[in-house]
Amino acid sequence: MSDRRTEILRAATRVITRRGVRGLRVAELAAEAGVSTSLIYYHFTDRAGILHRTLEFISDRAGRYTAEREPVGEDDTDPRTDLEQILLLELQDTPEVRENSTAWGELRASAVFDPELREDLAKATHTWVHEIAELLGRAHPMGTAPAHAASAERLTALLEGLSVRWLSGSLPLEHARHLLLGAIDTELRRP
Amino acid sequence: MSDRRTEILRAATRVITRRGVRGLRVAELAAEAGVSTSLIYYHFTDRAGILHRTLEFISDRAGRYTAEREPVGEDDTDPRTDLEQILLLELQDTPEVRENSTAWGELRASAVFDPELREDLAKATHTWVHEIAELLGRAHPMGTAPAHAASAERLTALLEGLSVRWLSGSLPLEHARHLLLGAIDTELRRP
DNA sequence: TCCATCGAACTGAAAATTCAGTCAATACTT
DNA sequence: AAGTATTGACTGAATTTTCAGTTCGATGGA
Repeated sequence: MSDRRTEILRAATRVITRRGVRGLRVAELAAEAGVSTSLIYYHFTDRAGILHRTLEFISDRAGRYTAEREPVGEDDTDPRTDLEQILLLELQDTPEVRENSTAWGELRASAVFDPELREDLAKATHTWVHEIAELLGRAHPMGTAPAHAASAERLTALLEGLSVRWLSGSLPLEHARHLLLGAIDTELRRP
Repeated sequence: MSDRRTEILRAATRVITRRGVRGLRVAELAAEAGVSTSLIYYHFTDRAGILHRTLEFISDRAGRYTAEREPVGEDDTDPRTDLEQILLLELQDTPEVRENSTAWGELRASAVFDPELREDLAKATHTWVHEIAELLGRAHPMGTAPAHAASAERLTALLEGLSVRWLSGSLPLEHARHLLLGAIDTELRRP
C-alpha cells in the first residue's frame, strides 16, 4: 500500500488540488512526493501516464470512501438517510474531500480538451451513477429502474455542479448541502 | 472594428474551445486566424492580453445571446415552455453553444485555482440564477420566492453539471436534454 | 508617409524526457 | 556459507522539446 508509487499518486492528487491538472509540473510533483523526477518516469512512462493513473486512483479512492460507510448491519439505518449521507459526503470542508472534489473537477474539466481522459472518466461516472441508482431503488422501492437511473444521473450531475460552484466560491457550502437535500427530496417524491 | 483584430478574437474563441485557456498557443492562434504571430503581439502586447480581451469578447457575446430572447410578453407564450427553451438552449450541438459552454466551463474550472476570477463569476452566476428564478415565478405562481430561488440554483447547477458531462463525453446530448427536462418537471411539481 | 501586415530567423527560459549508473535486496551457484 | 549474477527501485545530470516573446527588413495600401 504505502508504496513509493502510491505515494506519488497521493502527491499528484495534492498537486492537482492546488495547481490543477494543467498546472501540474513533473518537477513539482517529484518535490511534493520527495522523489526524483526520474522516478516518476520510471513508474509512469510519461506525463499523460501520471494523469491517467491519478484519475484511476482518485476514482478508486472516491469509490472506496463512498462504499466504506456501509455498516448495513445496523438495523436502524433508513435507506434514504444512507443516500443523503453518501451524497452529502462530497460536500464537506475537510482536506480529503476538498482534494478529491477539486481533483475530480479538474479531471472532468480537462477531459473536455483531452480525449485520452474521457474513457476512464466515463467509466468512473457510470459506476458512481449505478451505485446511487441502487440506493435509490432501496429508498424508493415502488419506482422503476429507469426512473432511478435518471434520478441518479441528475443527482450526481447536480452534485458535481454544486461542488464546483462551492470550490470556485460561488456558493457557500451550507447552502450547497441544503440545495442537494432539496433535490433528493424532489427526486424521491416523483411518481 | 470588424477587422483583423476581431478576427483574431474570434479565432481565439475557437482555439480556446478546442484546447482550453491553458492550452492556447500563440502560434496556433496565429495559424487559426491566418495571420502572423507578430501581428498578434502587435495588437495584444502579450498572451495575457489575448486572454483578457478574449474573455471580454466571450462574455459580451454570451450576454447578448441570453438577452436576445426577451420578448416574454405574458400573452402569447407559455412560461414553462419559455423556461424549457431557455435552459435547453445551452444543450445544443452548435459551434456557438459549444464555444460558450466550453468557455464558461473553463472559467468555472480556472476560478477554483485563481481567486481573481471568482468575483466576476459569482456575479454572473447570480444574475443567471436570478433570471431563471423569475421565469419560475411566472411558470409556477403559487410557489414562494425562496422556493423559486432554490429551484433556480438547482436547475442552473444541474445544467452546468450536465453540460460538462456532455462536453467531456460522459453523456450523450439527447440524454442530457432529457434529464434536464425531467428536472424542470420535478421542480415545477414541488409544493 | 504612416499604418497594418508578413515572415522568418532568433533568444531565453521553462518543462518534459532520457540516460548512464548506484544501491540494496534476492536468487543462484558451487 | 561464501561468492556472484540478477533485478528492481532509484538518482543526478544532461538532453531535447516547447513556448512566449523579440527583432527587423520588406510590402502594400490610404
